[in-house]
Amino acid sequence: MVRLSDVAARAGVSMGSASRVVNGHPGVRPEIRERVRTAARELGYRPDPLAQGLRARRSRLVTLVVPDITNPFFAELARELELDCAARGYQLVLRNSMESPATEYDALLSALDHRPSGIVVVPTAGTTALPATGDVPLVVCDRRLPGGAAPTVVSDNRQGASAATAYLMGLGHRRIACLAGPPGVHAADERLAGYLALTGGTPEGHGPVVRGPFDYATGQRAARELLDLDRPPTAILAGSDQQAIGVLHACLNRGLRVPDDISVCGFDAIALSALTSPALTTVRQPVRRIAARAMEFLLGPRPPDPAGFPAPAGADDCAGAGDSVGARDSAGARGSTGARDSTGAADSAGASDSAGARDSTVAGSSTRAADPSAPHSDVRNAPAPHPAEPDADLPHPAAPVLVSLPTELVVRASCAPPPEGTRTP
Amino acid sequence: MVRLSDVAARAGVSMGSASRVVNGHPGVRPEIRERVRTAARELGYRPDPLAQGLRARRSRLVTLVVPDITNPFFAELARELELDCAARGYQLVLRNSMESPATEYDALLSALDHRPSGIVVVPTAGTTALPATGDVPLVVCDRRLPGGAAPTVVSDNRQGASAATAYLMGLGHRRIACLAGPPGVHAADERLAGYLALTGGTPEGHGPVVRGPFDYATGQRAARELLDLDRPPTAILAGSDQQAIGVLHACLNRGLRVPDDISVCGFDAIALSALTSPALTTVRQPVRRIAARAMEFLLGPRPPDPAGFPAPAGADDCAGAGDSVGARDSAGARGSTGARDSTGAADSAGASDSAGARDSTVAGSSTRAADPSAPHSDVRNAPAPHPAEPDADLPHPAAPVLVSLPTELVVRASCAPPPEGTRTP
DNA sequence: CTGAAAGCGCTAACAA
DNA sequence: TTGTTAGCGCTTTCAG
Repeated sequence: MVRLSDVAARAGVSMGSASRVVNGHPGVRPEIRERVRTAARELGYRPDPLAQGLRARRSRLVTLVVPDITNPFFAELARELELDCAARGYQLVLRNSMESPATEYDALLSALDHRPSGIVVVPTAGTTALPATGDVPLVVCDRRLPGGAAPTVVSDNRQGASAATAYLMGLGHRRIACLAGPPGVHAADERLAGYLALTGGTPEGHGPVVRGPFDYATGQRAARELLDLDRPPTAILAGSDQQAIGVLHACLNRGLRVPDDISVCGFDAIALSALTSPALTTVRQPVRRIAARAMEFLLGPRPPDPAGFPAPAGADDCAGAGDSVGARDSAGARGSTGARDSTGAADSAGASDSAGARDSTVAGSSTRAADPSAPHSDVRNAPAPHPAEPDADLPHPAAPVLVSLPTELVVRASCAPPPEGTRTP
Repeated sequence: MVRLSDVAARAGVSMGSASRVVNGHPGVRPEIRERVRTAARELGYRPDPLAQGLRARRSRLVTLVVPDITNPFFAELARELELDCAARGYQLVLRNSMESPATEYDALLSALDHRPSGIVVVPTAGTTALPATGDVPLVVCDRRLPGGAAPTVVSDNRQGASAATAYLMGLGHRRIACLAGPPGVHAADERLAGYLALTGGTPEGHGPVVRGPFDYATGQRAARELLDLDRPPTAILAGSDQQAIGVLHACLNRGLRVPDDISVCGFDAIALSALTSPALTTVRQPVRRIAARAMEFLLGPRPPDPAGFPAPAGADDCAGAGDSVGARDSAGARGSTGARDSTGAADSAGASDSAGARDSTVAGSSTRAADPSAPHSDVRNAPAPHPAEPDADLPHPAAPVLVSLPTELVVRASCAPPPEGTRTP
């Protein structure tokens, strides 16, 4: 193993200088800089993250806690987060809470032991509070905590469900059932709310509502239940694609044709949803952007790729252009104040949201300065971040950020107008 | 943050003693032991894994590199590995190679920087060699590397495919198509071999063979292709459940009934396979045991759960009792020699295999002593592992272990006898 | 602008 | 049996 001292020796300089060069600190004579770089290259020097971590009291780890990685939506989220981490030189630690608040809590605690650079958590249904993270930034994804106690990135579930409902109603459906996720899970509640918002005011009132876990089996069970009703619905709005696929199969098993006899709509737009038959009409969650936003929150804006690959165009979720948020956009208000890194983000409450963040690092917008030690960022022009304004030292003045990303209705083949004779009862 | 020195101070002992107690080293006066424990508890002491890692030149991390966590099979594998890690006090680092050998290589390199306790890798199709891991144990899972250059845990893909083929043939099928995974992926090749072994000798010869990625889309595409043949097959044996589901949908879309018109068989038994309609007949890979075996190889036998939960009965893959291996079982031959931890395992070549490993830690069977620093294992009776026999110092004398776990045919509803008139051409 | 030195928190020798 | 001490590899004052 080659240590920094080896590099320093070979370059004929002190460890201090070697370290400064390797970390791209300014104020090193170009000649020295060059010698160190050469030595490092020749020796194949790789800094030891453990030692760096011990010193910096921070490891280059980002911990993700999900209920169950086996859920395709979480798998996609994990993948995006991991890819983002990798691009930044971080590693993603994966933990499954198995929907158990206690397990989740333990996972968080032991994650904290490793002093990660950040934590992303998709809380269980039963989670009421998270352990104190000290100075480790944490962001809640996909679901929301009661009280919004932590910075959160979600998609606009209510809007998504409303869009789907509206679409179904536009098709002529009047008896739309809603299969919603488990009570207490914010995403589930929101989707239900989005559905109720449109159907509740209807002359017929809203259709039957069933709730249960976001899984396949629940979809099957619920569909059977719904189909056994006196006047079965002509459309079922599911709370997840997994549920929807369960519903689909249950309907098919009953000999119903989808969408001719009954329409089914999912939520999430997982990869599989495009490949069922019929392909599932569903609501796309912008997983990529959720992941990007979460990472951005934890680690600051993603540095431009060193090698200079001009961002592989073709992200699949660039549909909705601007993010929709229930708060003012305060992108500019941050950078210049050099907000300190603490669990809460920048300053006042509300969501900060710079649209099109993925395109590239927004020019003037400086970072959250969460972790100023970019890996090998020899290149970086790091202008020695100004120490934070004193006011940033307040004990996390309850400034929970909430970013709510717009979803997108993906119209495929599983929905159609209701069969004749069911339009009006 | 509370350090060991704090604990020591409070207990009125030296750091050395405190350390010894915390790490369960023998030879500490009970009274001291008690005082330290109390102090630690009262202070809520948690050792700093970074510092431990720096010292021990080993972090409590296990890195998993998979092609794509979005693949349900890998997600299941990841979950099992993670759960196992968690139970041992380790953390699982997740990396996606995206089927790119270069990405995989980088992932491995940066993983190595963190000095993980072990590495599990599911190699890409293009992987020919892995970087040297130094003294970090590495195990290949699910797929095999050409040349079997590394210790490997796989399921017996050939046997599984043969079982499925035999089943189909027994049903009366004579024109069985095989949709196999990508060439170069060992699991794919093996499954194909298992199929050919039975159909090749048949009077009709084997049916059409198509190859492609293990994904849904490939299933659809291939099915269409197969169905367009002059004499389409009466059964399709897919290389994965994802493919099979694609096949299923393609068939359904063509108006074919499954299994009445055509039979479809999958491979893997992912959760979803039970929930399609018809439910998929498939070959179960013992994911749990694969994961358990891999972890066991890396970290040694899993210590009995401290709290004493008597192992939540009901593992879903306890079907085949003994593992089938192409080598002698040398379980006893290991422990007593106190094999050193190096990339290669115990001693001579061949697979070592102690059946029923999950039941509990086999009594007398001592560990590989890979990482003698069990977490807080105050309890452990660690008999100061004898220094390895000198012969263990040989430069990894090409002793690749290969464990091949039996699969199990899961008969569900997607296969039936061929339609009348197709039995004999 | 560069070098020397002090630790980060912990464990393992080595002494006592 | 217990205490003392020397680092693990790195970054960062602090002098020069």
